[in-house]
Amino acid sequence: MLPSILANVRPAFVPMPADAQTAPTHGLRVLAFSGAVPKASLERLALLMAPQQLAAGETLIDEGEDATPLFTITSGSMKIYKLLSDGRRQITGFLFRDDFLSLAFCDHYTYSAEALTDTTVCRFPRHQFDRFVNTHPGMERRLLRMAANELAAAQEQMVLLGRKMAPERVASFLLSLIRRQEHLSHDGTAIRLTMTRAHIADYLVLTTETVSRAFTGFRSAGYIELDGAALVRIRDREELDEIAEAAG
Amino acid sequence: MLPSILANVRPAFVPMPADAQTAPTHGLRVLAFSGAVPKASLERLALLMAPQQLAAGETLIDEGEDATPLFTITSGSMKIYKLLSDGRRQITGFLFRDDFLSLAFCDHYTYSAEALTDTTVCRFPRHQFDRFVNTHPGMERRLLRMAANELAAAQEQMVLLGRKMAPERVASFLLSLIRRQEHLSHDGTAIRLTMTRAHIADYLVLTTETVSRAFTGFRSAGYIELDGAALVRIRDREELDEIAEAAG
DNA sequence: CGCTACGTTGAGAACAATCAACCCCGGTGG
DNA sequence: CCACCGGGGTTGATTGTTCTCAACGTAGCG
Repeated sequence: MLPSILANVRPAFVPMPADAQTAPTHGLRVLAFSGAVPKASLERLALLMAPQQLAAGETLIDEGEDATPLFTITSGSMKIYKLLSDGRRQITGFLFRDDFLSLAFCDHYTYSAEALTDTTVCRFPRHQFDRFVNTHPGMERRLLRMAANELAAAQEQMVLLGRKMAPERVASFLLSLIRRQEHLSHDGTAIRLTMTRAHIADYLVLTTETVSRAFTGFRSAGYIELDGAALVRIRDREELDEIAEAAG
Repeated sequence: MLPSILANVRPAFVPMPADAQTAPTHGLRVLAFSGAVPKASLERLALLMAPQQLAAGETLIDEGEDATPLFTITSGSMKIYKLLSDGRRQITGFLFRDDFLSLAFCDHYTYSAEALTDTTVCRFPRHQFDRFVNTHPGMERRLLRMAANELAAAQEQMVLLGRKMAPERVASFLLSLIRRQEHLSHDGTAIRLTMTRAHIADYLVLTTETVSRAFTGFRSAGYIELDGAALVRIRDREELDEIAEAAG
C-alpha cells in the first residue's frame, strides 16, 4: 500500500547504458530504474512523468509539506536539508542526475529540497507511481537496493561528522564526488563543484572558512589544483584517500 | 535476487500483539514481520531461524566480515558501530528486541555488532531468507518500509551530530529511547539504560564526562530523576522536548 | 566601474576534549 | 565481617580544534 516511502535515494551502481552520459535525458527516460523492469514497462512509467524546471536557488520541497509527488532529477543538482526550530540548518545530502526524491513513509516530507544550479526534475504522481510499483516486483527490489545504499552512505556520514577532523571531512567529500562522477562519466581526475563553500560547510558541519582552509591546505601540499573556486583537479588521489582515512 | 540488503533496520510502527511484551519471544515468533505476511507464512519463516545466545560484550559481527546470515534480536540489546583505520569508533545505532540486522547490498557487513547485555538473536540463512522474501511480496514492502524509517532516523542523527549542543543531544537520545519503549510497552515515564555512559558518548559523539554533565544538569533542573546510573525517570518531558528542539 | 556575492586569510573566543582526581558500588577473598 | 579491588560514574582544571568576528581579495554583472 505504501511502497513509495524512500527518502532521498540514489540509483547507485545502476548499470548505465553507454549512451546515457551524452543523450539528453529530460522527458522520456527513467534511467534510475532501467534494468529493474522490462523496457516496455519503463516506457509506460515514462508516460507518468511531468518535467519541471527549477532555477538555481529555487525550492522544490519544504520540510513538512504534503508529500504527494515524487521526483527524479534529469539534469542539474540539488541539496536536501533539515532545519531545527531555531533555524539551524543541516544539509543531509546533495543530489544529481538520476537521483530520486521521495518520502519517508509518513504523509509529509521530512526534509526540504532546493536547486543548487538550474535543474530539471520529473514529477511522478504518487498514486500512479505506487500502482506501477505494485505491478512490477522488480521495482520494489530496486527501491530497496537504493534505500540500502543510501542507508550505508548515511552511516558513513555519521562517522564523518562524528570522528573526522576538518581536512579529513573535506577529503572524504571530494572523493565521494569523484567516485560518484566516475560512475557517470568515468572521469576521476577533476570535478566542477556545483555548490558553494557555504553549502559544503553546511553539509560537512564546518564553516566556509574552515572548508576554505582545507582546500588551501590541499593545494599547498599539491594534492589538488584549483581553477577558480569551482574546478578542482585531483593531483594526488592516493594522498587524499589516505587523509580521508579508510572506509570513506 | 538481492532483497535482503538492508542495514540495521527497526520494525518501527509494527502493530504489536497485546501479549508481545510479556510472552517469551525466543524461538518461534518473528514479530518484526508480523502483519507483513499471512500467519502460516510467518510460521514457515520461523522454521528457518536458529537461535543464538550472546553474553554481554560478545561480538556478533565484525565489520568487513562475510555477510551471509541475517539476524533479528529476540531479547537483549546491541550496539552497531563503524571503525576508522586508526581505531576511532563511531556507534551508529543501538538495537533492541525485534530489530533486524542485515547487510547493505555488498557481500560484507559495513559495520560491527556487539551485545550490550546478554542477548538472544535468531539467525536466518541468507539464501532461504531471500527465497522467502521473493515468494512473499508483502515482505519486500515491509523491508522497504523499515529501510525508509531507518533512513529518516539516520538523517535525524546527522542533524543531531551536526547542529545540536551536548545537552540537546542527550535530551534527544533520552526521548528517542522513551519513544521506542512506548511503542513496545506503553511506558513513557522511565527507562532502564542498557548501555554505559561511554556507549552513549560514542553514539552522540561526546565524552563520558560531557554526557555525565548533561545528566547531572537535567537532574539538578528537575527534568529527570536518577536511580543509580541506569534507571532514568522522566519528570518534565515537555522541557526535555523543548531542549531536544523540534524534529527529534 | 562600482556593486554584490563569494572566497580567502588572520586574530581571539568558546565548547567540548583531555587530563586528573575522587566517588560509588558490587564482587572477592582474606 | 570487612578490606581490597576494579569498573563505571562524577566533578574539576587545562588544552585544542574549530567557530566567530573581522578584514581583505576576487569574480561576475549590471
